This record gives sequence, C-alpha cells and structure tokens, in this order.
Amino acid sequence: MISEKQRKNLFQLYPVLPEVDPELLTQALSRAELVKFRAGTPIFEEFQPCNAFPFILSGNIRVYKQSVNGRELSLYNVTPGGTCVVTAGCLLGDEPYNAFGSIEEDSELVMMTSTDFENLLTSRVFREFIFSLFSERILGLMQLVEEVAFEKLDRRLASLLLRKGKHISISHQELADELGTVREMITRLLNSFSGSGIIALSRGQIEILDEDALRSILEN
Amino acid sequence: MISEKQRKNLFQLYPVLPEVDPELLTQALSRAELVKFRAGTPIFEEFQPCNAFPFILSGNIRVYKQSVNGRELSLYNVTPGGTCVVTAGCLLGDEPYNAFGSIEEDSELVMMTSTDFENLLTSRVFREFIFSLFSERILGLMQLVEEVAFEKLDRRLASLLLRKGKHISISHQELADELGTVREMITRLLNSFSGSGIIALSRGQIEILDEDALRSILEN
DNA sequence: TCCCCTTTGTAACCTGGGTCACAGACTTAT
DNA sequence: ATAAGTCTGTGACCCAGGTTACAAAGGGGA
Repeated sequence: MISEKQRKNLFQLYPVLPEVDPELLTQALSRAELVKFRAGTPIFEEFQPCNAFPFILSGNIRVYKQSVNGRELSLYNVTPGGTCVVTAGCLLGDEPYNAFGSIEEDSELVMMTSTDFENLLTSRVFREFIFSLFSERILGLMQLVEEVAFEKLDRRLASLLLRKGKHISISHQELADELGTVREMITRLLNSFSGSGIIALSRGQIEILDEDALRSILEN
Repeated sequence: MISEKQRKNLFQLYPVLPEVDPELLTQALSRAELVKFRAGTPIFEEFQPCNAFPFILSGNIRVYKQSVNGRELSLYNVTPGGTCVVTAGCLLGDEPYNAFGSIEEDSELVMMTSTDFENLLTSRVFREFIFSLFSERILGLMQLVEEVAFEKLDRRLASLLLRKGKHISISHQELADELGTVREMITRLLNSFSGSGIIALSRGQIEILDEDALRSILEN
C-alpha cells in the first residue's frame, strides 16, 4: 500500500494510470509497495526470473550487459515516467531476465506485482502506453547495435559526453562501463580531448569547454 | 483486395487475424494487396517514412543496418507468421525507418495500409499479438548488442553456421553482411574451420562435418 | 568454346583498442 | 597525520580484425 502523496506523485509521472479502469487500478495500487534504493544497489540479474514491475518515482535504473571478462555496456536507462521494458518483456514472455539492472541514483520505486501488471494490461490506454515505450526502446536498441558495430570509440565517447551536458560528474570507469570498453581507453581519449582544449579534466569531473569541437568529432 | 485462397493462407499463418473483430478485419483486408517480390529487392530504407505494414505469406525480409563504408549487419529476419517490428514501431511513433529492409528469398507479402493497421490495433487480441512479437524482438536485440560488443568473430560465425543447419547455401559475402564484417574475414575463418575438418567448403556451399567441434568453439 | 561475372584464396600490412603493470594524485576514515 | 582506498596517467605490448591488392577458380550465357 502506498501513501496518498506517493499516489499523486505516481499519477503525475504516469498520467496514463488515472485513465485506466478505476477498479483495476485500485486493486493494483492496493497491493503496490514503495521501495527506496540507494545508488549502486543491484536490482536484477541475468537469468533471474522476474516477479515485480517497477514504476520510477525518482532516480533511475541502469540496464546493462556484462561480458565474461567483467566489461559492462549500458543498454538503456529507466527514468521517472518510463518503464523497464526488459521486465515487461520478461513478464509477458514469462522468461528470465537477460540483462542486469542496478540503481544509478538513489531511487524510489513503486513495485507492482506481476499479476497486477498483467491485469493492468487489459486496459487499453495502459497497453498503448507500454506499447509506445516498447517501440521507442526497439528503435533505441537498433541504434545501439549500429553504434557498437560501426562507430569508433572516440566518436561514441564524444556523443556520450554531449548527451551528458556541460558539467559532468563521473569517473572514467563509469564512462567505460557505459560504452562497453575499459577504463584505460577512456582515460586516453579524454586526455587527447583535453590536450586539444576541448574539455577540462579533474578528479571525477569533466567540463566541456568547446562543444562545437566535440560535435565535429562526430562527423569527421 | 486479395483472393480467397490468399486469405486462407494468411489466416493460417496469422491465426490471430480471424479472431479480431470481423468488421475491422473485413475493412482492412478489403484494402490489402498481395505483392510479390523477387529476392534481393530493397523494400525500405533508413530515414524513409513508412506507410504500409507487411504480412509475410512466403519468403522473408532481412532488416539490417549499413555503415558508411558499406558494411552491413543483420538485425533480424521477418518470416511468415512474423511481422516487421521496425515498421510497426515507425508507424506507431510516426517516425521514419532507422534501418534497411530487403527481400532475402522470393516473397509474397500482404500489404496493409497504415491506417488499417492502426485500426486493427484497437482489437485486443491483435494488440497482444504485436506485443509478444515486440518483446521477443527486444530480447533479441539486447542479445545482439551483447554479441557484437563482446564476442569474437569466430564464435559469432560458428553460432551463425549452427543456426543455419548442416547444408548451407550461402556466399562468404552474405555471411559477412549478416555479422557486420568483411568478406576476407569470413573466408579466413571458414578456411581455418575447414582446415581442422569441421566443415567442407565449395563455391556457394558450406557443409558442416563436425557439429560438436563447431559447438565447442562457442564455449572455448 | 570463349567471355564475363561472381566467388574464393591469400599475403602483407595497418590500426584500433584491449591487456598488463605500474606510479602517482586525491580523498576519506581512523 | 597516516593509512587505505579510489581515481587517474602512462607506456609497452599484443592481437583481432579491417584494408589493399591481387590471383585464380568456377559457372553461366552467347
């Protein structure tokens, strides 16, 4: 059971919810639980069966793959208002997870039982909501495949930095884990960027000085 | 308009269709057209808007990405009974294609207009059908990302060969296009396989002699 | 049979990026 | 202040895989 305040928050982030059949919704929410997680907490693993569906009130979930030698590669992030398509896919297909998920920033999730989630799917608007997230995600994954297969690392890194804004707080290792490479490569590339005055580096911080130069790397 | 025979064929391959609201269905089918394509025909391109939705009666569609230097990489194949999720995704999101599609074997498609497709989606069973294909595809794409990012080419090739059966009619170039690499690499790897007696090669043909050895490459 | 086109073989070479093995610099807890 | 842990910097090295540039088979049609 979640509080009235949390319910309001949830509705604001997921405006589709108040539109579903009230009876279904009340049912589902009565059994839903608010759970808080600290940054870094793992929340699901490859091959593990999935049994609950998360709505994100705050923070975000990083969904990623792991290689045998410990490298990681982010597939996508789930932010407030979005949903975890792996979980949805696994619940629908009754298959185990095929990726890892962990909390990136401190997060508040509303966890819904898998049966309640499936019940919600009988509602037309809710199904359409999930649908549009699915198709968005498919396009995103196709893009990612292309990037990983064909783009060089410097361009991938440049594009990642651009997406993250002008002042970035992140370690080289975390950047590596996002791109599926190793820390040393990131250090090297960042130093070469900083050598050309494109960025300024300090421990745990990257500042973008010349956004245009960074952008021009993308189309070299 | 499609013939009675084609309609039967369609229903057999897509058993969900006869279950949708008959009125919707009749509407949609009355405007649908059967189109035949020869192997190799391109049917859609990146950035092109999409305006029709295909059901596959026979043959198949290869959906792939292209790199600037002409390399290709298959994302998935659409076979009879399946549907092209890119198309569905693009139609739903009203976005242009972000991949290429071409006919791999001579094919017969029933093309439905995009508005009829969207109307069909108001039917619960049909939506669920598309749903399950979506989630299947998402899991597949996640798998592909992992493969491309972390697996070596010999393993990827071995796994591809195993999926294709014992007698394979295909050129080295086509294998390369499937894996996102170049012809020379495939030739090299195939020759090394054939050197160890795992496969036998002839022009346009690969015969798997030692399936176990091939499988053991996957887990070396 | 001859010609042309497609497919395959191959060798030398290059390069991006991963691995290893450190050393320093910063931060935080004790 | 000291120690321990976390980040960052760096250089040497290695290797998978892409590039170039050919040569030589097949195979099918005229």
